[in-house]
Amino acid sequence: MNPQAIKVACSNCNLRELCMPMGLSDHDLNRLDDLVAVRRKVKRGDTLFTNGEKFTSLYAIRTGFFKTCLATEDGRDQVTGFQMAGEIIGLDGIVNDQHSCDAIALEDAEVCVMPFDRIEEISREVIALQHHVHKIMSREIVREHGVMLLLGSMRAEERLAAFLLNLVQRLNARGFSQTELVLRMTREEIGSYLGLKLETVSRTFSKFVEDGTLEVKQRHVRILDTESLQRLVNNTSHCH
Amino acid sequence: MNPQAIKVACSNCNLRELCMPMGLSDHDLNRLDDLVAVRRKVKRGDTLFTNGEKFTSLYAIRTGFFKTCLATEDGRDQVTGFQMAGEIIGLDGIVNDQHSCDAIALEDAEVCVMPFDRIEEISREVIALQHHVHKIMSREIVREHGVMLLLGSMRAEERLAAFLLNLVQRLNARGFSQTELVLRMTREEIGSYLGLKLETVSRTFSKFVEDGTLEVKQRHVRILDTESLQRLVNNTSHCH
DNA sequence: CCGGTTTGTTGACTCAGGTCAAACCCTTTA
DNA sequence: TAAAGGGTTTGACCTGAGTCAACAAACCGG
Repeated sequence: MNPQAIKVACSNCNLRELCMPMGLSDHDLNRLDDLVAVRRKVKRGDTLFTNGEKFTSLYAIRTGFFKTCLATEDGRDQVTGFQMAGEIIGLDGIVNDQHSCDAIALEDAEVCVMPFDRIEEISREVIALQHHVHKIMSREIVREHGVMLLLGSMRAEERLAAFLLNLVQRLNARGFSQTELVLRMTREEIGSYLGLKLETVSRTFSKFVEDGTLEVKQRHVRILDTESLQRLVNNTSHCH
Repeated sequence: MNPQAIKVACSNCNLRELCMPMGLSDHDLNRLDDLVAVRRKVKRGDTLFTNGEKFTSLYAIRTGFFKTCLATEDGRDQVTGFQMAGEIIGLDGIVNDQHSCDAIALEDAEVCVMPFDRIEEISREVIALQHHVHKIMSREIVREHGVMLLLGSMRAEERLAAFLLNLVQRLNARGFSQTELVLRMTREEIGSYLGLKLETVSRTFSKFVEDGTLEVKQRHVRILDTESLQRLVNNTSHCH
């Protein structure tokens, strides 16, 4: 809704080690500079795209934080993921030429708009890009497998532990602390993602604080005992 | 392990309306005949590929029925999907050049082995194939969103209803009955997929029988009241 | 046809997480 | 400074699904 006519170039983007250009040679990288049509700013709370909207582009997140969620008419609501800088959003739209979920900014954000027909065009010529696109989609499939494992077989504590470890790991790859993070989402959104009610999320945070595993002040979380979270996820005590 | 040296051709495969060639023109279709290197038979209970195995190919299921599952060292186990004729399996392997789950035949099966480098090569030239590959991957992502919704927000009855409706719908697309099906998997496998214990699956089947929604004799299921299943999934009574 | 194994059903009991309700905290706006 | 309104925490209670156990039915190889 708010396209900015700035000239943008992947080749000197500070996210190029994480984002679309990852692993491309300098030569191929220059080809990518035609990829991003435009950048777009999205205010906190606004949607980048919504369920049913025509699919035209993938989006690379430059700054900010998104959630994607599935809302059915009958009132079910499921957060299917949280996305941060350098991640690609919109893959759900390819199959039916329309988006099948909503993407909502959890803080003011800016994305690079990459028209999908251009992606396809360039990736016919730049093998590394073709390969990269396939990997991005495959990565999303594998990520979702992990979420299915979480939702299908973990208890509340294990789910929250897995969630926090995943977040810090991704934040760490972006140069942030391994042990400290600010949650961009509400307890309810965490709960929706993890298949729990917000009260359970809150209680589980409290339990981790009691155990000395976390320090929590509102959305500010400090991990005191990563090992302990890891042990929960790896289910070391799964005995009998 | 058991490659058959039959000459195979997508262009006259009876699954071409469902499988890889879907929507391709006759001309493009001929290009696909180089795609399938070989066919491979997989006996019931055997694996098509396993977690950690090097990724080389995608597989199109010609006959038979598979499950894919994630098994972690610590004893967790999650069925991530059930696949039938015409469906493509192995997408999880692309991202890290190795498979990240096991694919196990639930009945004697035959698959078309499609070396992935050849898929990439041909799809650089055949735009319709490139597009189709993207759609297949996107479809898998969207399917998994649906499973996340199921696992994250449905109760046992709703999950089983959604599962059965999904199965008959896919079987129907292959020319089978809308109302009758033979389950290829155990209650435990259904439970794993749905995030339930096998006893709960069994009890829920029994409840549906009591309600007059289903007839169940072992793995043979007849749906007497599709509407009722639909209503459960659509959550018509989700009130307040 | 038999004995063993795998799969499925059912019952009794338990408990993790859901529900409902109250209170609190922090931010925003007037 | 106060009032309003999200968002969060905590308590008390409830329930749907898990657990454990016994048994029945189907399947399988010899």
